[in-house]
Amino acid sequence: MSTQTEGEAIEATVRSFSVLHVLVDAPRPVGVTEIASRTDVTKSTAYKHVNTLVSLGYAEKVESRYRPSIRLLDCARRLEWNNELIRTVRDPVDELAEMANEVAGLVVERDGVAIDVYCADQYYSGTFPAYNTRYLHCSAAGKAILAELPERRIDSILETCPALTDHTITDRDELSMELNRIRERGFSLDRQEQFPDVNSVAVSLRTDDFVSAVYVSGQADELSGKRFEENIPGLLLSASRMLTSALE
Amino acid sequence: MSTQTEGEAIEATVRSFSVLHVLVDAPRPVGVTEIASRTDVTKSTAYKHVNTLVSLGYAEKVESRYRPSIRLLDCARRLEWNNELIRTVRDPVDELAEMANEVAGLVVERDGVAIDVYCADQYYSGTFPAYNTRYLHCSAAGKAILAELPERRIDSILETCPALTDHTITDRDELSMELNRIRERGFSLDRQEQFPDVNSVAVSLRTDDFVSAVYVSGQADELSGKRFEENIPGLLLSASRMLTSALE
DNA sequence: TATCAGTGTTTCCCAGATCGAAACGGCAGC
DNA sequence: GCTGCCGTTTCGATCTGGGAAACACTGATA
Repeated sequence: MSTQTEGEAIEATVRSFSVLHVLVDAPRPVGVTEIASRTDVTKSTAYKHVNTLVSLGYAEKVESRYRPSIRLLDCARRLEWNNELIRTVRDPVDELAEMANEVAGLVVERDGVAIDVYCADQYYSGTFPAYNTRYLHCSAAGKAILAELPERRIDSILETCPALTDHTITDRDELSMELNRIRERGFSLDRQEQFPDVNSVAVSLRTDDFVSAVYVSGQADELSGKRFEENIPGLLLSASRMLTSALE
Repeated sequence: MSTQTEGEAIEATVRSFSVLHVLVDAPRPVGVTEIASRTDVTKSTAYKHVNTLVSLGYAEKVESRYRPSIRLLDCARRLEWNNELIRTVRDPVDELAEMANEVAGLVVERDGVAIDVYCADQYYSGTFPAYNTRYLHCSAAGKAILAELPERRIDSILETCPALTDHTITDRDELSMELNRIRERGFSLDRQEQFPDVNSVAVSLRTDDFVSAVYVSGQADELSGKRFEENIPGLLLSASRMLTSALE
């Protein structure tokens, strides 16, 4: 979980959020001991933090274990509705997903990873994990974004390039060539570089304040051939034009 | 924002979350002074807390003002995908929305308000605020849930019954009669009690661990007559049976 | 049934993090 | 240039949050 410890952050808050992250990422309720070991504090400290989260309504206690509360969703959804970016992007991305008959989304770069601003998952096939951290070096959307960034930022982001599959590009030079290809043809392809059996296509958006990208993801056997390399990229390019003008 | 200050919560954490709430609910970036006044701390304290949120990635600084970051969404979405309840409920609620051709959702009660576990808003007309706090006394889903709770809890929840529209029921006795009607016929109607020109229908779900309700909401002129009082309730009743068995 | 190893919970005290007051610097508008 | 308001920074006293260790409970084991 990337966290720049710039200046002096309030430590108690940082710890509380670490605890929250543990709860959110755990598939089932977790106990105090596990929280403590994952966040590198003592049991008693973990106990106080998780109980603070409970009293705030962000966690729930169930049989002496703890899990995140959907109150967090409530908070996020209010943000969603107040956020102009998301509201602008929703309909065009939904449309894109429908035309492509696949999962489609729009991501922005934050702290060296790609975050979904919105993801239309009506056509989600359930075979790959959605809403995971998307590294920039091994996803179509990530590479499309990298291709827009200055070399210096690319280097600092790419200090680590974990290989998530056999196809992940981990060599810096090879990645540079890939980024050049992307810049030339205007779109980016991910051939099972992030998840096995999942391909993606993406196009970056250049707007004034930030870099973003639209993508389409699907199972590798369905998203292949001409559809993968021409039709879907075509859909994305026209979607990106529409989105770029909508975001002005 | 309801917050039980039970036991001893870590104050720094509580303050940080207050700041986050201010950011989330503000329609535009807010300054330190405003944050301070809304959270009842000094400027310097507010400054440190909001900067901690920035360093954690949950807030962004834009021209010396602060706004929440979509990183919060990322967190919430991971929760969404890890949460069994939401995963179970998604498809049936989507189906319900499609059959009703209206917004449909499922809420649970937390701290005396109804929170959306999932809301299928493909048919959202944009005329009423979505994802707002739903008071239990003036929404179809809220009343359906109230009708399931013991009298004591009802009383404590209903200490305040703000009138959101002219049609809001604010009298405790009248509400008791309304709850009896709901228990008899098995579903709950909201005739513009929460938002002007918005009607809703809801049915409660009885599962072992918690009380929840499914609802359908739409514009009052469209959601009316036999459709409002018979067809949609019929859809909801069958959806509730399906959901109840799916949640076992 | 007794033992034990593993939980979650509570208590306690002190180091040091957090808070607030006040000073600083920058900006906008009379 | 003056004034008022804002975000930022400094700094010291206070009191909170952290950790060690004891406690309570649970379930497994023999």
